[in-house]
Amino acid sequence: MTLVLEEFLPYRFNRLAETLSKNASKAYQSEYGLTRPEWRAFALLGQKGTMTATGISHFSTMHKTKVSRAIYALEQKRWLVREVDEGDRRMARITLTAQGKKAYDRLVPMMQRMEKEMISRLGSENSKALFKGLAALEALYLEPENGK
Amino acid sequence: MTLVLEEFLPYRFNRLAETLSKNASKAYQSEYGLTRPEWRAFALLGQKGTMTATGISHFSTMHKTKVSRAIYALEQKRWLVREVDEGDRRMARITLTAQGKKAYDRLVPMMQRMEKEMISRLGSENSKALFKGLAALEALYLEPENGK
DNA sequence: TCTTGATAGTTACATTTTCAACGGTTACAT
DNA sequence: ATGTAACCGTTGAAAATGTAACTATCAAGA
Repeated sequence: MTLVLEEFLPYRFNRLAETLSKNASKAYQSEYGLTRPEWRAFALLGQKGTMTATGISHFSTMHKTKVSRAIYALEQKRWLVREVDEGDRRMARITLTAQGKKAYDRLVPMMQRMEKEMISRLGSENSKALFKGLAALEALYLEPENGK
Repeated sequence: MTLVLEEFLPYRFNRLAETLSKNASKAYQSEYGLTRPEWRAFALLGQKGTMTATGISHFSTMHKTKVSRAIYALEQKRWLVREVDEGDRRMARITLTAQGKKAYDRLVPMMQRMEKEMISRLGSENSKALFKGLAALEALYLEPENGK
């Protein structure tokens, strides 16, 4: 009995995830020097507005230490500010600065173009199948609150 | 203009890849103490028989240093042996030992059961769509020799 | 008030991964 | 032969990640 690695689903996902991410990272990596965790936290802040570190951690499925370090780096870049919540002083409300928003508005269209390009290269039938399959997997394996 | 992270394809792939891998690793992790790179190299050796480190690196899409260390760990476990190729003494031919093969024969069925279980939970229509989408993506983004 | 336990977030430490350089070998042109 | 470049695989150091412990704050009950 032999297992064919290139047909093994977890491996296929890892390989594709790595390839797609590497491809996507070109923009935020070279233009803005962001790491992947930084990009994720940043994208989430741009999408949702003010958040706490725990919120970012939850929605981005990154460990809180990773988030903590990403936030620190973005703060050094002056792309976000934190403000201790006076109602509960354990947490801080994190918001993009004007400078951060400007970068977001420049970066996001690039990322979206890239994604559109990829999907169009796939063709509508294949991409439809892909989305269907991904959605089904996510429904099975991801906590329901994620991505909501 | 705002990007919705949970709909962004590279992010979705990373999240799912992470989840599936974590799930799959339970078997080789807890039972045999293998890391992910070790599992990959091991699976490939079981599948293809004798290989060189470069070959493993190529087919597993892992960096050669990762492969080098994985091989070292598996050698310590006495699951494989190396033999310098006398035709080209730069490379070594790597082969599973009897003990390694035995572990392979015990581990692989567990992994396959796990994968089957996952696919059956998806349902035949969804999994069909998923495979179609994955195959299309792989055709676009992976070097043609990979996985052949 | 005082204790206990939970939560938000950071920090220290260990492990893993990446990057650059290296040693040894082969290929090939001069 | 000799020099040069390429290749296989390993190693050391730097960077990123994960794990566990920690600080500070809050919540709830005795």
